[in-house]
Amino acid sequence: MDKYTPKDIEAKWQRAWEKEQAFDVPNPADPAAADRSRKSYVLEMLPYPSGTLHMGHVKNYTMGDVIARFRIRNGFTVFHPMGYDAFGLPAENAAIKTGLPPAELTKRNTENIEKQLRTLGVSIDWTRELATCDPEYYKWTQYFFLKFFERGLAYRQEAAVNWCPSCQTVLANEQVVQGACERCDSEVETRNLAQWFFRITEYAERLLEDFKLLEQWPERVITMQRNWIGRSEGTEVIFRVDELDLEIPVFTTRPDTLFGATFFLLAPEHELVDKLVDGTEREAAVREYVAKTRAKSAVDRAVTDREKTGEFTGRYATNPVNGEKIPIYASDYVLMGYGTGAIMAVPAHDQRDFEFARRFGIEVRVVVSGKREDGTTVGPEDGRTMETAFEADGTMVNSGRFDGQDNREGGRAITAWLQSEGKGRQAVSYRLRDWLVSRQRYWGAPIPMIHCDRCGTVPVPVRDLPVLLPDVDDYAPRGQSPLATNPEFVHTSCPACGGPARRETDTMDTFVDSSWYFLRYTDPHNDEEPFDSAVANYWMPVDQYIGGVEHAILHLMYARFFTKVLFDLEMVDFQEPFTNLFTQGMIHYKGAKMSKSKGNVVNPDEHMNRYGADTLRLYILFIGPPELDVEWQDQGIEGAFRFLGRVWRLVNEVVEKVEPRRYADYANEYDEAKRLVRKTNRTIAKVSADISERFRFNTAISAVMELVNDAYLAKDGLYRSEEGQGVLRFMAETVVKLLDPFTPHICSELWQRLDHERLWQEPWPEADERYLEEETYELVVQVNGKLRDRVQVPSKAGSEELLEAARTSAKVARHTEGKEIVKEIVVPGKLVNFVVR
RNA sequence: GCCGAAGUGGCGGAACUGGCAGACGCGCCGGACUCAAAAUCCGGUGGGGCUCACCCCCCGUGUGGGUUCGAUUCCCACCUUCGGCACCA
Repeated sequence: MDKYTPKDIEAKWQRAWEKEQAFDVPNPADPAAADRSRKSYVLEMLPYPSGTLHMGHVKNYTMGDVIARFRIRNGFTVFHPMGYDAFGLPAENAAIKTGLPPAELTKRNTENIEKQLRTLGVSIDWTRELATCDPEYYKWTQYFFLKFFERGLAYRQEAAVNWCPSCQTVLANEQVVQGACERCDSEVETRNLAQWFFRITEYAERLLEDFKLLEQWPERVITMQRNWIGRSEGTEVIFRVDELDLEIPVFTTRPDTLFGATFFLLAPEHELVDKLVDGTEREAAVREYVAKTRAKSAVDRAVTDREKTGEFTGRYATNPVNGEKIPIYASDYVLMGYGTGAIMAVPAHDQRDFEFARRFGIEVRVVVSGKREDGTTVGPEDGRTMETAFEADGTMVNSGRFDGQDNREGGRAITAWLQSEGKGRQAVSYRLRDWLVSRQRYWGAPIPMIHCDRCGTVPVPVRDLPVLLPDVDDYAPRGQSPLATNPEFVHTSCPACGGPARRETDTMDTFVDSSWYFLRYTDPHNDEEPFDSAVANYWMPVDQYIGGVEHAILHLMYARFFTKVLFDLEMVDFQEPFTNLFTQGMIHYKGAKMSKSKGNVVNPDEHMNRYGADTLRLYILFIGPPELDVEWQDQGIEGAFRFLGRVWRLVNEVVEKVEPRRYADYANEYDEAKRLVRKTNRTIAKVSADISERFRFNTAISAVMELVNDAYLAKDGLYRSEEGQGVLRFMAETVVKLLDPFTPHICSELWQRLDHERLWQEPWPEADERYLEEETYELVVQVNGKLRDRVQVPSKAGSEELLEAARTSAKVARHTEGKEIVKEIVVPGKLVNFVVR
C-alpha cells in the first residue's frame, strides 16, 4: 500500500475539477422562466485581499464549501462564486510605505489569495470572479451612486462628522468604535465638513420591519441591528422663544412629565445657539463654551460620569402646556445627532437633568409620584429633598388638569391635547444616522459628481462612466483626497453648461462596494448594466450567507439597505439579500484572538504545506461548534492528520482485499457484520442531519471517526467471509462519501481506487431505515433517580416487560430490599426508575 | 449602567424535546510490533474512598436556592468571562 501523500493527491484533484469545470454553473437560457426550486446560492463574505489568507478565512471558506458540496450532492444547482473587496486603506497605506501603486499591490495580493483558495480546494465557479477595484466593477458602483442621487438618497451636506486624524479621513458612525477609529484605533475628532451621505434613515422603518423576513438569522445579529437603529416612540413638543419669535421642537419619550420641565437645553452645536445669544451679554460666555465643546474629543464627550456642564443663554422658552417660561442653556450632554438637538429638561424624572439642575440650582418639580424600587415613596413636595431622579411610573401631580391620572395614560392625553392645539404630535425617533460615504483617500471609487460654479453640484452622465481613478504621485493623506493633487483629473467641464468645472475628489467608502457585489456575481461580465434583472432574480436571494459576526451591523445593514433601494428602483424583485445567515466564531490562539499585533497568528500555509488542505479543513471544523469562538491547538491538527491516515489505510486495505463491486445482501447477517451495517447507516443519518440542520460539522466528523474506529475493530473478522467483505466495502464507500464535503481531495482519490469516478457528482447516501433500529437496547434502571444497573431488553418490550426486567436485577434488589416501592416510573426506550422509602 | 452569549476532566469539546454526564479528538499511562526508535495497532484515563483485580460506595457540569421520581438541560438570585450599546432625552 502506498503512503498518504496529500500534496500529490490534492494537486491532482484540483486539476481535475478545473479541467472538468466541475463547479461552474452557467446562467439559465431563460432565467425568468427557469425553475428556481433546485437552485442554491451559497456565499461567504468576500475577502479583503491583504496578502495572505488567515485562519478565519480558512474556516469561512471551508464551511461554505462543505455546504456547497453537500447541496450539490443533494441535487441542487449550487451557485458558489468568489471575489475580492479590493479597495481600501491597507493597500493604500502599504503603497505609501513601499511606493508601489495600490493597483499593482492589490493585483499581486488578489492573485495570491486566489492561489490559496484553489489550494484549499473550495468549489468555486471561477468564471464569475470579480474585484471591486476593477473599473468594470466600480463603474457600476458609481452608477448606483448616481441612481441614489437621482432619488434624493445621496446628498452633500455640511455636518459635524467623525474625523480620524491618523487615517486623515472622515468615517461613518458605524466605523467609530468607542470613540475610536475602527481601523487604526486613533481617537476620533469631530469636524464640521461638507460630506456625502446616503439617506439610510429613510429606510429605518423598513430595515426594522423586514427582520420578519429573516427567520434564519442569528438572533444576536438582529438584536444588534435593532439596537443600532434604535427606534423609540414619543412626542414632539414645540417650545417657543417669544422674544425672537422662534419655535424649537424637542423630542421626548416622557410627555407625561411636561409640567415638570424647569429648564431647556440645546446641544452646543445647535444652529439656534448663535441666534439666541447674538449681541447679548451672554454671547461671549456661551461662545466660549461652544468652542470648548467642539475641541473635546468624541471619547471625552462620551464619558458619562463627568460633571454636567452648560452655559445659560439668557433666553427663555415657553412651555406649551402651561405657558411657563423656562431658562435655555447650552449643554454638551445634549447630542446634536439625536432627536432635534434640543430637549426639555425634567430634573425630577431624569437623572441627567437632575444632576444638571442640582449643579445650577434649578427647581426640581415632581410631577409623577409613586414608589421607588426600595419601597420609599416620592410625593409632590419632594423636589427639594430628593437625591436622585424618580424615573419609574406613578400618578401625575402638579400637572394641572391631568393630576391624578396614571402617568402613561396622562402622557397620551397630553400628546393628544398638544396635537389638537398644533403644539406637538406623536413622533418616532431613531438613533440611526445617515451613512457618510465620502472619504478623503485615494484607493476607492471616485464619487461621480462635478462642481460647477454656475450649476452647482452636477452628476456625471451615465455614458461618461466610469470616472477612472487617476494616477497620482503621492498617496499620502493630507486632509483632502489625493485625487485633488492631480489637476488633469480635477479640471473638467460641466455636463450641464459646458463651462469650466471641478470634479469631486472624494472617493467612496469601501462598504459601498461590498453592498451589491453579490448581485454582480450573477452577471459579472455584463457591460450594459450592473446586472440583468431576470438573472439576478433567478439566483438571488442568497440562500446561505456565511461570515464573521464583526459585520453584524456594518456590511449586513448596508447591504440590506442597498437591496431595498434596488427593489424600489425595480431592478430586483426581492427585499432582502440574504435569506439565511450564519455567523462563525473566531479562532483563538494562546487565549486570545489571533492578531498580528499580538503575534499569535497561525499561518494556514504552513499547515497546508505540512499536512495538506484536507487535514487543515478537517481540523478547523472539528475543533468545535462553528458559531462559537474556539481555541486552536497545535497538537490538534496532528490528530486530524492521523485520522485521515487511518481512513487512507482502511479504505486501501478494503480495495486490496475485497473484489470490486462485492456487496452482500445484509438481511441475514451474523452479528458482527450486522453491527457494522447498522453503525454505517446510523452514521449516514447522523452526518446528514448534522450538516443540514445545525451546521454541526464537529459532531458530524466525530460520528465518522466512531464508524472508522468500529471498522478497525471488526475488519479482521469480516474479511474472512464474503458477506463480511461486502459489509466492509459498503462501510468504506460510505466513509468516503460522507467525508467528501470536508476533505474532498483524499475522498476523490479513494473513490477512484474503489473503482468509481466523479465523487463530487455522486448522490448523497441515504440511511436504510431497516438498519437504524436495534433489536435490543440497554435499559437504564434507577432507584430514587440514581443509576443502579443496566439491562438488555428487546426494543419492542412493553412497560410491564421492562418493569419485570428491572425488578430481576440483583443490583437493584440490593437498594430496594426492605424498603417500600412507592412509585415506578417507566420510560420505554430509556429507563425504569423505582422510588423507594 | 443596559442588552446578548457562554461557564462541563489536564486541554478542545459531546450529551437531539428534563432520563446512563464526559461521545470524538488532544495529552498522558500501559501493552503489542521492533535489535532499538519512529510510525502503526490494542487497552486504560473526572475526583475521592474502600476489607481497591475493573467489586462496591460517595462526590461531581461557575455559586446558592427551587420545581421534579429524576436537572448540564427548566425557574429564581448571584459570581466570572466574552461580545454589543452606552449622557439616545
